[in-house]
Amino acid sequence: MGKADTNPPEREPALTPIPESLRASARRRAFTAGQVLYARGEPPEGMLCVLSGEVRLVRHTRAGGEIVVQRSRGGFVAEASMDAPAYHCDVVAAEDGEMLVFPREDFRATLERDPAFNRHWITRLSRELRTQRARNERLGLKTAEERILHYIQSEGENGRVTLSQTRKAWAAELGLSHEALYRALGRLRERGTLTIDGATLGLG
Amino acid sequence: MGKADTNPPEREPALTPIPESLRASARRRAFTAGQVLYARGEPPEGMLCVLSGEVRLVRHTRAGGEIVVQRSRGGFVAEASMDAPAYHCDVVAAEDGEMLVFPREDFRATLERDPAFNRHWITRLSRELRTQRARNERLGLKTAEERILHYIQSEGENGRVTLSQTRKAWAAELGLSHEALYRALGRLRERGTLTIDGATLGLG
DNA sequence: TTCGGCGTATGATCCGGATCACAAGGCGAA
DNA sequence: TTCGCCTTGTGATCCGGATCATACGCCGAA
Repeated sequence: MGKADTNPPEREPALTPIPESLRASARRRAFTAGQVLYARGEPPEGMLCVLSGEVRLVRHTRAGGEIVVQRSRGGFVAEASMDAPAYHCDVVAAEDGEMLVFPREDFRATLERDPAFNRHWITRLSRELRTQRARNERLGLKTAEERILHYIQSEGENGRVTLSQTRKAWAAELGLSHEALYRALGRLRERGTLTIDGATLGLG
Repeated sequence: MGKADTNPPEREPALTPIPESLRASARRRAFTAGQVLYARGEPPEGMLCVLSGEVRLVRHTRAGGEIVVQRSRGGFVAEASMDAPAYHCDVVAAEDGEMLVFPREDFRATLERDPAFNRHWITRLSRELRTQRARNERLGLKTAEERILHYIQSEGENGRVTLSQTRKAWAAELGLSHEALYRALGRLRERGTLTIDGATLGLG
């Protein structure tokens, strides 16, 4: 026994505002690509923080299509589940990795007890809310080119983004087929509106 | 002077969890349809709670199009602005009405001091986050009919919704032209999937 | 090394929604 | 009452994206 590294200090930046006491109560859970971690309708057992790999919130259409509602390659997922009696989406691993599961009650209690942590959490929720609203705005745009440019402006820095996902996955996030995305990228590049260097896209 | 009704008790349910002390520091502000209350980029002067009329968060496309990011006919708007240095959208009145403006610092201080209020606020942010995610999911659907049905399922109760806005505005919220909406409604009604009674829509 | 699966990429076709045009009804202002 | 504006509603056309098909390159498994 004596697993010396049961709880090694984590590198995940989202964890820094979390007090030591709460961090100690977290359970570590490994997952493999494709695994359904929690199904829609299940009561959330805790707050989830991704350490490595990729986790997604997904919903399914009757037609068999899959809609990615949130995607995390590090940091908390499904923050809103803290106040929900049940998951409103499936929580699925898109890539092998590990996460921490913070028991809901401990999390809530710490939120009450620790004002600094409380502030951080509200800030995090607010930021996530803004991100989602930006995404809504983007999905309201009608053409592929507009969505691409909007993405670069709202998710990037000074007109440049480096994608952390495949183009196919990005297309899904933009609400496009991958074909439409490739073609729009081609047009933008050809027209000189966009410069493409591997996973990095820049305006102008 | 002696304006007897400077601060009459409000009927807005979103206000009930707000402590008396904070409520007292709120300023009342009337607005008229079309008025731009705050422009994108301005620093938020406070948290906004709509008492009557309608307020929207909107963004504009180069093409002159308008995208409604949030819409409130009562309750808080732009909750995420509390932690933002500037508005990320325009705040526009869509209908004559009134709102309360809570000074940011007072609001923040009350959040720190009053645990019950703090819980309510976190719950509110979480709920709004879920709403936005549901909306994202909806906008990811490709056909008008799917979006309509999804709306009824996610915004309604037991398969029925009563719209609080014009169909034209609803079409915009669904990311559709009003023509496409009317036609899809017609098809669904004709097929028997949907029953339409004025502003109330029901499945089956 | 070979093979299968997946991401990348492009072409052809189809379809649904955007757009333009137009008309009827409601409603507030003059 | 009349006028003008907006919502509601329908028809015709156009266009962009979805879909289907196909091919190439990469990579991990066998």
